[in-house]
Amino acid sequence: MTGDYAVMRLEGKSFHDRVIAAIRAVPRGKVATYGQIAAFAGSPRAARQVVRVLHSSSRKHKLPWHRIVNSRGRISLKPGQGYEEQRARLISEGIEFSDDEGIDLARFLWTA
DNA sequence: CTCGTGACTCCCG
DNA sequence: TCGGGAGCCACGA
Repeated sequence: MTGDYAVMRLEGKSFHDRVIAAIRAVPRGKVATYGQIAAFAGSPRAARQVVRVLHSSSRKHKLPWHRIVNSRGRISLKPGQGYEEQRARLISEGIEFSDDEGIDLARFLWTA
């Protein structure tokens, strides 16, 4: 594709597809919140559905699932359930964590 | 059609 | 600061 992550036409596509597109649009070194992805997909309050999409398609679509964090800039996964891996992946992309505040959204939150 | 299921979020106390 | 509770919504069974 000529573009990069681009001009996806969300019309006619399902919520599921839009979520996929939104997640793929998050660049390296940036993170997005579940609510943000949901909003981008057309349903501001469907953050929980984003989780479902992640579960069902993250691997299949090779999505940067690790760039999705909760609204407070923290990893929602529990230790031993993926928390470690997600944190490692984010750090490798240059995202910084502070022990008590998690990720500084003011600096790393993705903004379309 | 009804129900269960969440890697969520917001609001209170 | 932290925890509990209720709201919310797409989707498969």
